[in-house]
Amino acid sequence: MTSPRTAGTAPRSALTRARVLESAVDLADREGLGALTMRSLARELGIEAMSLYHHVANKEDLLDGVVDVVAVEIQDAVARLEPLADDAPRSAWRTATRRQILTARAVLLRHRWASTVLETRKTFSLPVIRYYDSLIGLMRHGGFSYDLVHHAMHALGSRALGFSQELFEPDGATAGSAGGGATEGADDAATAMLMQMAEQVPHMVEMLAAVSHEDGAGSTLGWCDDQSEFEFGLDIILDGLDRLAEREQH
Amino acid sequence: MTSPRTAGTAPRSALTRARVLESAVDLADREGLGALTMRSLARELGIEAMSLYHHVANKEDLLDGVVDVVAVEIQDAVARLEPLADDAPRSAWRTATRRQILTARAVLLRHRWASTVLETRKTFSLPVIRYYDSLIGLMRHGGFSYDLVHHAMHALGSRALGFSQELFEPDGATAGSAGGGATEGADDAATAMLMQMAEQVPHMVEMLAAVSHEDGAGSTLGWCDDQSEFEFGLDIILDGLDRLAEREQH
DNA sequence: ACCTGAACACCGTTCAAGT
DNA sequence: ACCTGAACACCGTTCAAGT
Repeated sequence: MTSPRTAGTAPRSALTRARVLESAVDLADREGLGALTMRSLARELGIEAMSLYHHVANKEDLLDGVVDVVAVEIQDAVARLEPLADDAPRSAWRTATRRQILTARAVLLRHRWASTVLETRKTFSLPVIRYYDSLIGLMRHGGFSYDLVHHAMHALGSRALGFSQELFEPDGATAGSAGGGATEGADDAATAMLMQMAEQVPHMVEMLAAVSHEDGAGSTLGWCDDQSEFEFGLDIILDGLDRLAEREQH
Repeated sequence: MTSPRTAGTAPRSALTRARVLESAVDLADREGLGALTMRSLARELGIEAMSLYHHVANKEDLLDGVVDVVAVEIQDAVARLEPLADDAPRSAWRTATRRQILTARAVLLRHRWASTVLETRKTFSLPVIRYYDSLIGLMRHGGFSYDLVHHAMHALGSRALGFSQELFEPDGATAGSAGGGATEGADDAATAMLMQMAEQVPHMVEMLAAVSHEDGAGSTLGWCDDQSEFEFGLDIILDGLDRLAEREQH
Protein backbone atom coordinates (compact mmCIF):
# COMPACT_ATOMS: atom_id res chain seq x y z
CA MET A 1 0.00 0.00 0.00
CA THR A 2 2.94 2.29 -0.47
CA SER A 3 2.95 4.65 -3.39
CA PRO A 4 4.42 3.11 -6.58
CA ARG A 5 7.49 5.31 -6.19
CA THR A 6 8.52 3.95 -2.83
CA ALA A 7 7.74 0.32 -3.66
CA GLY A 8 11.42 -0.70 -3.38
CA THR A 9 13.70 -0.07 -0.44
CA ALA A 10 15.54 2.91 -1.90
CA PRO A 11 13.56 6.13 -2.33
CA ARG A 12 14.54 5.89 -6.00
CA SER A 13 16.11 9.31 -6.20
CA ALA A 14 17.01 11.11 -3.04
CA LEU A 15 18.55 14.25 -4.43
CA THR A 16 22.10 14.71 -3.15
CA ARG A 17 24.82 17.21 -3.84
CA ALA A 18 26.75 14.49 -5.67
CA ARG A 19 23.80 13.75 -7.94
CA VAL A 20 23.30 17.45 -8.64
CA LEU A 21 26.96 17.92 -9.59
CA GLU A 22 27.03 14.79 -11.71
CA SER A 23 24.00 15.98 -13.60
CA ALA A 24 25.55 19.41 -14.06
CA VAL A 25 28.67 17.86 -15.60
CA ASP A 26 26.53 15.80 -17.96
CA LEU A 27 24.56 18.85 -19.00
CA ALA A 28 27.69 20.89 -19.66
CA ASP A 29 29.23 18.01 -21.60
CA ARG A 30 26.17 17.71 -23.81
CA GLU A 31 25.11 21.31 -24.33
CA GLY A 32 27.98 23.50 -23.26
CA LEU A 33 28.63 25.79 -20.36
CA GLY A 34 26.12 28.37 -21.51
CA ALA A 35 23.35 25.81 -21.15
CA LEU A 36 24.21 25.18 -17.52
CA THR A 37 21.80 27.44 -15.66
CA MET A 38 20.09 26.79 -12.36
CA ARG A 39 16.79 26.58 -14.18
CA SER A 40 17.94 24.20 -16.91
CA LEU A 41 19.75 21.98 -14.43
CA ALA A 42 16.60 21.75 -12.33
CA ARG A 43 14.55 20.85 -15.40
CA GLU A 44 17.14 18.15 -16.13
CA LEU A 45 16.65 16.71 -12.68
CA GLY A 46 12.88 17.01 -12.84
CA ILE A 47 12.67 19.42 -9.94
CA GLU A 48 12.11 23.09 -9.39
CA ALA A 49 15.05 25.50 -9.69
CA MET A 50 14.80 26.59 -6.09
CA SER A 51 15.24 23.05 -4.81
CA LEU A 52 18.82 23.14 -5.97
CA TYR A 53 19.63 25.64 -3.25
CA HIS A 54 19.29 22.87 -0.70
CA HIS A 55 22.36 21.17 -2.14
CA VAL A 56 24.48 24.04 -3.42
CA ALA A 57 24.80 27.45 -1.82
CA ASN A 58 24.52 29.31 -5.12
CA LYS A 59 25.69 29.13 -8.69
CA GLU A 60 29.30 29.89 -7.78
CA ASP A 61 29.24 26.95 -5.40
CA LEU A 62 27.75 24.78 -8.14
CA LEU A 63 30.67 25.67 -10.41
CA ASP A 64 33.15 24.97 -7.62
CA GLY A 65 31.60 21.55 -7.19
CA VAL A 66 31.56 20.80 -10.86
CA VAL A 67 35.27 21.57 -11.09
CA ASP A 68 35.86 19.20 -8.21
CA VAL A 69 34.11 16.40 -10.07
CA VAL A 70 36.47 16.88 -13.00
CA ALA A 71 39.50 17.23 -10.74
CA VAL A 72 38.67 13.97 -9.03
CA GLU A 73 38.38 12.33 -12.42
CA ILE A 74 41.84 13.65 -13.23
CA GLN A 75 43.27 12.44 -9.96
CA ASP A 76 41.79 8.99 -10.52
CA ALA A 77 43.42 8.81 -13.94
CA VAL A 78 46.74 10.01 -12.55
CA ALA A 79 46.55 7.50 -9.69
CA ARG A 80 46.28 4.72 -12.26
CA LEU A 81 49.68 5.66 -13.70
CA GLU A 82 52.69 3.65 -12.68
CA PRO A 83 54.32 5.54 -9.82
CA LEU A 84 57.84 6.85 -10.02
CA ALA A 85 60.17 4.43 -8.23
CA ASP A 86 62.23 5.91 -5.41
CA ASP A 87 65.45 4.72 -6.97
CA ALA A 88 64.60 6.06 -10.44
CA PRO A 89 67.25 8.45 -11.77
CA ARG A 90 66.84 12.17 -11.32
CA SER A 91 66.02 12.63 -14.98
CA ALA A 92 62.96 10.40 -14.66
CA TRP A 93 61.04 13.38 -13.28
CA ARG A 94 60.66 14.71 -16.79
CA THR A 95 58.89 11.80 -18.45
CA ALA A 96 56.76 11.23 -15.36
CA THR A 97 55.70 14.87 -15.29
CA ARG A 98 55.02 14.86 -18.99
CA ARG A 99 52.87 11.77 -18.63
CA GLN A 100 50.90 13.18 -15.71
CA ILE A 101 50.15 16.41 -17.54
CA LEU A 102 49.09 14.63 -20.69
CA THR A 103 46.86 12.38 -18.61
CA ALA A 104 45.17 15.42 -17.11
CA ARG A 105 44.81 16.84 -20.58
CA ALA A 106 43.04 13.73 -21.83
CA VAL A 107 40.42 14.16 -19.12
CA LEU A 108 39.98 17.86 -19.86
CA LEU A 109 39.46 17.07 -23.51
CA ARG A 110 36.43 15.05 -22.47
CA HIS A 111 35.05 18.11 -20.65
CA ARG A 112 35.97 21.01 -22.90
CA TRP A 113 34.07 23.54 -20.84
CA ALA A 114 36.06 22.65 -17.71
CA SER A 115 39.16 24.73 -18.40
CA THR A 116 37.05 27.86 -18.64
CA VAL A 117 35.48 27.16 -15.27
CA LEU A 118 38.83 26.21 -13.79
CA GLU A 119 40.24 29.59 -14.77
CA THR A 120 37.54 31.51 -13.00
CA ARG A 121 37.77 29.69 -9.65
CA LYS A 122 39.32 31.99 -7.11
CA THR A 123 39.34 29.49 -4.29
CA PHE A 124 41.53 26.46 -3.80
CA SER A 125 39.96 23.11 -4.34
CA LEU A 126 41.36 20.10 -2.51
CA PRO A 127 41.32 17.74 -5.51
CA VAL A 128 43.15 20.31 -7.63
CA ILE A 129 45.70 21.00 -4.92
CA ARG A 130 46.37 17.29 -4.61
CA TYR A 131 47.03 17.16 -8.33
CA TYR A 132 49.56 19.97 -7.97
CA ASP A 133 51.05 18.28 -4.95
CA SER A 134 51.89 15.18 -6.95
CA LEU A 135 53.46 17.38 -9.64
CA ILE A 136 55.60 19.04 -7.02
CA GLY A 137 56.60 15.62 -5.75
CA LEU A 138 57.83 14.65 -9.20
CA MET A 139 59.89 17.82 -9.48
CA ARG A 140 61.40 17.22 -6.07
CA HIS A 141 62.46 13.82 -7.35
CA GLY A 142 64.10 15.75 -10.17
CA GLY A 143 66.18 17.63 -7.64
CA PHE A 144 64.27 20.91 -7.86
CA SER A 145 64.62 23.33 -4.98
CA TYR A 146 61.25 24.53 -3.71
CA ASP A 147 62.10 27.87 -5.19
CA LEU A 148 62.57 26.36 -8.61
CA VAL A 149 59.36 24.37 -8.19
CA HIS A 150 57.55 27.59 -7.49
CA HIS A 151 58.97 29.24 -10.61
CA ALA A 152 58.16 26.11 -12.57
CA MET A 153 54.50 26.29 -11.62
CA HIS A 154 54.33 29.85 -12.85
CA ALA A 155 56.16 28.94 -16.05
CA LEU A 156 53.77 26.10 -16.77
CA GLY A 157 50.68 28.07 -15.88
CA SER A 158 47.57 26.33 -17.14
CA ARG A 159 49.77 23.81 -18.95
CA ALA A 160 50.34 22.15 -15.60
CA LEU A 161 46.73 21.02 -15.80
CA GLY A 162 46.90 20.03 -19.44
CA PHE A 163 45.55 22.95 -21.39
CA SER A 164 47.07 25.95 -23.03
CA GLN A 165 45.69 29.38 -23.46
CA GLU A 166 44.95 29.53 -27.17
CA LEU A 167 43.84 32.84 -28.51
CA PHE A 168 41.40 32.43 -31.39
CA GLU A 169 40.66 28.78 -31.36
CA PRO A 170 38.28 27.77 -34.09
CA ASP A 171 35.31 26.17 -32.38
CA GLY A 172 32.09 27.44 -33.91
CA ALA A 173 28.78 26.69 -32.18
CA THR A 174 28.46 28.51 -28.88
CA ALA A 175 25.23 30.31 -28.09
CA GLY A 176 21.62 29.65 -29.02
CA SER A 177 20.86 28.56 -32.58
CA ALA A 178 17.65 30.48 -33.22
CA GLY A 179 17.76 34.21 -33.94
CA GLY A 180 17.65 36.03 -37.25
CA GLY A 181 19.96 35.58 -40.22
CA ALA A 182 21.10 39.17 -40.51
CA THR A 183 24.85 38.66 -40.62
CA GLU A 184 25.02 35.55 -42.73
CA GLY A 185 28.02 34.51 -44.81
CA ALA A 186 30.47 35.75 -42.18
CA ASP A 187 32.03 32.30 -42.03
CA ASP A 188 35.07 32.79 -44.20
CA ALA A 189 35.03 36.54 -43.91
CA ALA A 190 38.26 36.12 -41.98
CA THR A 191 39.89 34.46 -44.96
CA ALA A 192 38.79 37.21 -47.29
CA MET A 193 39.94 39.83 -44.81
CA LEU A 194 43.37 38.26 -44.56
CA MET A 195 43.75 38.17 -48.33
CA GLN A 196 42.76 41.78 -48.78
CA MET A 197 45.19 42.99 -46.16
CA ALA A 198 48.13 40.94 -47.34
CA GLU A 199 50.34 43.99 -47.44
CA GLN A 200 49.32 45.08 -43.95
CA VAL A 201 50.33 41.78 -42.37
CA PRO A 202 52.75 40.21 -44.81
CA HIS A 203 54.45 37.84 -42.40
CA MET A 204 51.19 36.49 -41.10
CA VAL A 205 49.90 35.77 -44.59
CA GLU A 206 53.10 34.04 -45.60
CA MET A 207 53.23 31.96 -42.48
CA LEU A 208 49.68 30.75 -42.97
CA ALA A 209 50.43 29.92 -46.59
CA ALA A 210 53.58 28.03 -45.62
CA VAL A 211 51.96 26.11 -42.78
CA SER A 212 48.79 25.13 -44.60
CA HIS A 213 50.94 24.09 -47.55
CA GLU A 214 52.90 21.77 -45.42
CA ASP A 215 50.29 19.75 -43.58
CA GLY A 216 47.78 19.70 -46.39
CA ALA A 217 44.16 18.75 -45.94
CA GLY A 218 43.26 18.90 -42.27
CA SER A 219 44.62 22.36 -41.62
CA THR A 220 42.12 25.13 -41.05
CA LEU A 221 43.06 28.74 -41.15
CA GLY A 222 44.17 30.07 -37.83
CA TRP A 223 45.48 28.39 -34.73
CA CYS A 224 45.10 24.69 -34.41
CA ASP A 225 45.52 23.57 -30.83
CA ASP A 226 46.12 19.94 -31.51
CA GLN A 227 47.97 17.51 -29.36
CA SER A 228 51.36 17.93 -31.01
CA GLU A 229 51.37 21.70 -30.62
CA PHE A 230 50.55 21.34 -26.96
CA GLU A 231 53.39 18.87 -26.53
CA PHE A 232 55.78 21.13 -28.41
CA GLY A 233 55.22 23.96 -25.97
CA LEU A 234 55.25 21.63 -23.00
CA ASP A 235 58.56 20.07 -24.04
CA ILE A 236 60.25 23.43 -24.44
CA ILE A 237 59.33 24.33 -20.89
CA LEU A 238 60.23 20.93 -19.44
CA ASP A 239 63.60 21.03 -21.20
CA GLY A 240 64.31 24.48 -19.84
CA LEU A 241 63.34 23.44 -16.33
CA ASP A 242 65.47 20.31 -16.51
CA ARG A 243 68.48 22.36 -17.47
CA LEU A 244 67.92 24.65 -14.49
CA ALA A 245 67.47 21.71 -12.13
CA GLU A 246 70.68 20.20 -13.42
CA ARG A 247 72.47 23.46 -12.75
CA GLU A 248 71.15 23.48 -9.18
CA GLN A 249 72.88 20.12 -8.65
CA HIS A 250 76.21 21.85 -9.34
CA MET B 1 17.56 81.63 -32.11
CA THR B 2 19.18 78.25 -32.10
CA SER B 3 18.70 76.03 -29.12
CA PRO B 4 21.37 76.50 -26.41
CA ARG B 5 22.83 73.12 -27.31
CA THR B 6 23.63 74.02 -30.90
CA ALA B 7 24.91 77.50 -30.14
CA GLY B 8 28.48 76.57 -31.14
CA THR B 9 29.51 74.95 -34.37
CA ALA B 10 29.98 71.43 -33.01
CA PRO B 11 26.86 69.55 -31.90
CA ARG B 12 28.61 69.12 -28.54
CA SER B 13 28.42 65.33 -28.42
CA ALA B 14 27.45 63.44 -31.52
CA LEU B 15 27.52 59.89 -30.31
CA THR B 16 29.89 57.80 -32.37
CA ARG B 17 31.06 54.20 -32.21
CA ALA B 18 34.48 55.46 -31.13
CA ARG B 19 33.00 57.42 -28.25
CA VAL B 20 30.91 54.44 -27.19
CA LEU B 21 33.93 52.13 -27.15
CA GLU B 22 36.09 54.66 -25.34
CA SER B 23 33.47 55.04 -22.67
CA ALA B 24 33.14 51.25 -22.37
CA VAL B 25 36.89 50.92 -21.78
CA ASP B 26 36.75 53.62 -19.10
CA LEU B 27 33.83 51.91 -17.39
CA ALA B 28 35.58 48.52 -17.38
CA ASP B 29 38.79 50.11 -16.10
CA ARG B 30 36.98 51.75 -13.23
CA GLU B 31 34.40 49.16 -12.21
CA GLY B 32 35.42 45.90 -13.81
CA LEU B 33 34.08 43.79 -16.62
CA GLY B 34 31.00 42.76 -14.66
CA ALA B 35 29.90 46.38 -14.50
CA LEU B 36 30.01 46.73 -18.27
CA THR B 37 26.43 46.12 -19.32
CA MET B 38 24.50 47.74 -22.12
CA ARG B 39 22.34 49.47 -19.57
CA SER B 40 25.16 50.78 -17.37
CA LEU B 41 27.14 51.94 -20.38
CA ALA B 42 24.13 53.86 -21.63
CA ARG B 43 23.65 55.47 -18.23
CA GLU B 44 27.33 56.44 -18.35
CA LEU B 45 26.78 58.17 -21.68
CA GLY B 46 23.54 59.79 -20.55
CA ILE B 47 21.44 57.99 -23.12
CA GLU B 48 18.99 55.15 -23.23
CA ALA B 49 20.30 51.58 -23.51
CA MET B 50 18.63 51.01 -26.84
CA SER B 51 20.42 53.94 -28.45
CA LEU B 52 23.65 51.96 -28.23
CA TYR B 53 22.39 49.60 -30.89
CA HIS B 54 22.85 52.32 -33.45
CA HIS B 55 26.60 52.16 -32.94
CA VAL B 56 27.25 48.53 -32.05
CA ALA B 57 25.41 45.53 -33.42
CA ASN B 58 25.07 43.85 -30.04
CA LYS B 59 27.04 43.18 -26.90
CA GLU B 60 29.40 40.77 -28.62
CA ASP B 61 30.23 43.49 -31.13
CA LEU B 62 30.78 45.91 -28.26
CA LEU B 63 33.33 43.53 -26.74
CA ASP B 64 35.02 43.08 -30.11
CA GLY B 65 35.33 46.82 -30.38
CA VAL B 66 36.61 47.25 -26.87
CA VAL B 67 39.35 44.70 -27.54
CA ASP B 68 40.30 46.66 -30.64
CA VAL B 69 40.73 49.81 -28.59
CA VAL B 70 43.19 48.03 -26.31
CA ALA B 71 44.94 46.34 -29.23
CA VAL B 72 45.45 49.69 -30.89
CA GLU B 73 46.88 51.04 -27.66
CA ILE B 74 49.30 48.10 -27.65
CA GLN B 75 50.27 48.65 -31.27
CA ASP B 76 50.90 52.33 -30.56
CA ALA B 77 53.19 51.44 -27.68
CA VAL B 78 55.01 48.85 -29.76
CA ALA B 79 55.39 51.29 -32.64
CA ARG B 80 57.19 53.68 -30.30
CA LEU B 81 59.91 51.09 -29.68
CA GLU B 82 63.16 51.38 -31.53
CA PRO B 83 62.86 49.12 -34.58
CA LEU B 84 65.19 46.22 -35.18
CA ALA B 85 67.88 47.27 -37.65
CA ASP B 86 68.14 45.16 -40.79
CA ASP B 87 71.80 44.47 -40.14
CA ALA B 88 71.30 43.50 -36.49
CA PRO B 89 72.63 40.02 -35.70
CA ARG B 90 70.31 37.04 -35.79
CA SER B 91 70.32 36.80 -32.01
CA ALA B 92 68.81 40.28 -31.72
CA TRP B 93 65.37 38.76 -32.37
CA ARG B 94 65.28 37.56 -28.79
CA THR B 95 65.66 40.85 -26.94
CA ALA B 96 63.42 42.61 -29.45
CA THR B 97 60.71 39.99 -29.00
CA ARG B 98 61.06 40.10 -25.26
CA ARG B 99 60.73 43.88 -25.29
CA GLN B 100 57.66 43.83 -27.51
CA ILE B 101 55.88 41.28 -25.37
CA LEU B 102 56.67 43.14 -22.15
CA THR B 103 55.42 46.33 -23.77
CA ALA B 104 52.13 44.65 -24.59
CA ARG B 105 51.99 43.38 -21.03
CA ALA B 106 52.38 46.87 -19.63
CA VAL B 107 49.32 47.98 -21.57
CA LEU B 108 47.30 44.96 -20.48
CA LEU B 109 48.17 45.66 -16.87
CA ARG B 110 46.41 49.00 -17.28
CA HIS B 111 43.30 47.16 -18.47
CA ARG B 112 43.18 44.05 -16.34
CA TRP B 113 39.82 42.95 -17.67
CA ALA B 114 41.12 42.94 -21.24
CA SER B 115 42.82 39.55 -21.21
CA THR B 116 39.57 37.89 -20.22
CA VAL B 117 37.76 39.51 -23.14
CA LEU B 118 40.64 38.74 -25.48
CA GLU B 119 40.38 35.05 -24.64
CA THR B 120 36.72 34.88 -25.53
CA ARG B 121 36.97 36.54 -28.95
CA LYS B 122 36.50 33.96 -31.63
CA THR B 123 37.06 36.28 -34.54
CA PHE B 124 40.27 37.83 -35.79
CA SER B 125 40.78 41.48 -35.12
CA LEU B 126 42.99 43.49 -37.43
CA PRO B 127 44.88 45.35 -34.69
CA VAL B 128 45.66 42.07 -32.92
CA ILE B 129 46.74 40.38 -36.12
CA ARG B 130 49.07 43.27 -36.85
CA TYR B 131 50.61 42.81 -33.43
CA TYR B 132 51.23 39.15 -34.20
CA ASP B 133 52.55 40.05 -37.61
CA SER B 134 55.30 42.18 -36.10
CA LEU B 135 56.17 39.33 -33.74
CA ILE B 136 56.47 36.99 -36.70
CA GLY B 137 58.69 39.53 -38.40
CA LEU B 138 61.06 39.53 -35.43
CA MET B 139 61.26 35.75 -35.46
CA ARG B 140 61.95 35.72 -39.16
CA HIS B 141 64.86 38.05 -38.42
CA GLY B 142 65.97 35.39 -35.98
CA GLY B 143 66.14 32.88 -38.81
CA PHE B 144 62.96 30.99 -37.88
CA SER B 145 61.32 28.92 -40.60
CA TYR B 146 57.61 29.66 -40.91
CA ASP B 147 57.03 26.25 -39.47
CA LEU B 148 59.02 27.10 -36.38
CA VAL B 149 57.24 30.45 -36.13
CA HIS B 150 53.95 28.61 -36.12
CA HIS B 151 55.08 26.27 -33.36
CA ALA B 152 56.46 29.23 -31.46
CA MET B 153 53.08 30.97 -31.46
CA HIS B 154 51.48 27.89 -29.99
CA ALA B 155 54.24 27.54 -27.43
CA LEU B 156 53.84 31.14 -26.32
CA GLY B 157 50.07 31.04 -26.28
CA SER B 158 48.69 34.01 -24.42
CA ARG B 159 52.21 34.97 -23.38
CA ALA B 160 52.68 36.35 -26.87
CA LEU B 161 50.29 39.12 -25.87
CA GLY B 162 51.84 39.64 -22.47
CA PHE B 163 49.76 37.68 -20.03
CA SER B 164 49.91 34.20 -18.62
CA GLN B 165 47.17 31.91 -17.62
CA GLU B 166 47.41 31.88 -13.86
CA LEU B 167 45.17 29.49 -12.04
CA PHE B 168 44.07 30.90 -8.70
CA GLU B 169 45.28 34.42 -8.79
CA PRO B 170 44.48 36.25 -5.61
CA ASP B 171 42.38 39.22 -6.60
CA GLY B 172 39.46 39.62 -4.22
CA ALA B 173 36.63 42.00 -5.09
CA THR B 174 34.66 40.83 -8.08
CA ALA B 175 30.88 40.96 -7.90
CA GLY B 176 28.46 43.34 -6.24
CA SER B 177 29.27 44.58 -2.78
CA ALA B 178 25.81 44.57 -1.21
CA GLY B 179 24.22 41.28 -0.20
CA GLY B 180 24.10 39.57 3.17
CA GLY B 181 26.98 38.61 5.43
CA ALA B 182 26.15 34.93 5.70
CA THR B 183 29.52 33.39 4.94
CA GLU B 184 31.80 35.81 6.68
CA GLY B 185 35.29 34.96 7.89
CA ALA B 186 36.02 32.80 4.84
CA ASP B 187 39.02 34.97 4.05
CA ASP B 188 41.83 32.87 5.37
CA ALA B 189 39.83 29.67 5.33
CA ALA B 190 42.24 28.56 2.62
CA THR B 191 45.16 28.94 5.00
CA ALA B 192 43.44 26.94 7.70
CA MET B 193 42.48 24.31 5.17
CA LEU B 194 46.04 23.95 3.97
CA MET B 195 47.32 23.55 7.52
CA GLN B 196 44.80 20.91 8.41
CA MET B 197 45.59 18.84 5.36
CA ALA B 198 49.34 19.06 5.61
CA GLU B 199 49.70 15.34 5.37
CA GLN B 200 47.46 15.13 2.35
CA VAL B 201 49.53 17.59 0.33
CA PRO B 202 52.94 17.58 1.98
CA HIS B 203 54.94 18.93 -0.94
CA MET B 204 52.57 21.82 -1.44
CA VAL B 205 52.73 22.85 2.19
CA GLU B 206 56.50 22.67 2.26
CA MET B 207 56.86 24.62 -0.93
CA LEU B 208 54.63 27.41 0.36
CA ALA B 209 56.58 27.50 3.60
CA ALA B 210 59.89 27.66 1.76
CA VAL B 211 58.78 30.31 -0.70
CA SER B 212 57.08 32.62 1.77
CA HIS B 213 60.10 32.27 4.05
CA GLU B 214 62.36 33.47 1.35
CA ASP B 215 60.73 36.65 0.10
CA GLY B 216 59.38 37.77 3.42
CA ALA B 217 56.72 40.40 3.83
CA GLY B 218 54.97 40.97 0.51
CA SER B 219 54.24 37.32 -0.18
CA THR B 220 50.66 36.20 0.03
CA LEU B 221 49.67 32.60 0.14
CA GLY B 222 49.17 31.12 -3.28
CA TRP B 223 50.35 32.09 -6.70
CA CYS B 224 51.77 35.50 -7.22
CA ASP B 225 51.79 36.46 -10.86
CA ASP B 226 54.21 39.29 -10.62
CA GLN B 227 56.44 40.61 -13.31
CA SER B 228 59.45 38.45 -12.53
CA GLU B 229 57.49 35.22 -12.65
CA PHE B 230 56.09 36.20 -16.01
CA GLU B 231 59.56 36.93 -17.28
CA PHE B 232 60.89 33.65 -15.91
CA GLY B 233 58.40 31.65 -17.95
CA LEU B 234 58.86 33.85 -20.99
CA ASP B 235 62.63 33.48 -20.89
CA ILE B 236 62.47 29.71 -20.70
CA ILE B 237 60.38 29.63 -23.85
CA LEU B 238 62.46 32.21 -25.70
CA ASP B 239 65.65 30.33 -24.83
CA GLY B 240 64.18 27.08 -26.08
CA LEU B 241 63.02 28.71 -29.31
CA ASP B 242 66.39 30.33 -29.87
CA ARG B 243 68.11 26.98 -29.55
CA LEU B 244 65.77 25.49 -32.13
CA ALA B 245 66.28 28.41 -34.51
CA GLU B 246 70.02 28.03 -34.15
CA ARG B 247 69.71 24.36 -35.02
CA GLU B 248 67.73 25.25 -38.15
CA GLN B 249 70.72 27.33 -39.32
CA HIS B 250 72.86 24.15 -39.33
C1' DA C 1 13.86 18.36 6.42
C1' DC C 2 13.16 19.14 1.94
C1' DC C 3 10.64 21.08 -1.89
C1' DT C 4 7.64 24.70 -4.12
C1' DG C 5 5.41 28.95 -6.45
C1' DA C 6 5.35 33.70 -6.84
C1' DA C 7 8.06 37.55 -6.94
C1' DC C 8 12.29 40.74 -7.30
C1' DA C 9 16.07 42.82 -9.47
C1' DC C 10 18.66 42.25 -12.94
C1' DC C 11 20.29 40.88 -18.08
C1' DG C 12 20.35 41.45 -23.69
C1' DT C 13 17.35 42.46 -27.22
C1' DT C 14 12.91 43.39 -30.38
C1' DC C 15 9.62 46.40 -31.94
C1' DA C 16 6.69 50.11 -32.86
C1' DA C 17 6.75 54.69 -32.17
C1' DG C 18 8.50 59.23 -31.77
C1' DT C 19 11.49 63.51 -33.66
C1' DA D 1 18.81 59.41 -39.24
C1' DC D 2 18.94 58.80 -34.69
C1' DC D 3 16.87 58.13 -30.21
C1' DT D 4 13.14 56.35 -27.08
C1' DG D 5 9.76 53.65 -23.98
C1' DA D 6 7.43 49.54 -23.24
C1' DA D 7 7.78 44.86 -23.55
C1' DC D 8 9.77 39.97 -24.03
C1' DA D 9 12.43 36.15 -22.75
C1' DC D 10 15.73 35.09 -20.09
C1' DC D 11 19.04 35.12 -15.64
C1' DG D 12 20.22 34.20 -10.22
C1' DT D 13 18.11 34.59 -5.98
C1' DT D 14 14.77 35.78 -1.76
C1' DC D 15 10.93 34.72 0.77
C1' DA D 16 6.87 32.91 2.66
C1' DA D 17 4.48 28.97 2.33
C1' DG D 18 3.54 24.19 1.81
C1' DT D 19 4.35 18.87 3.20
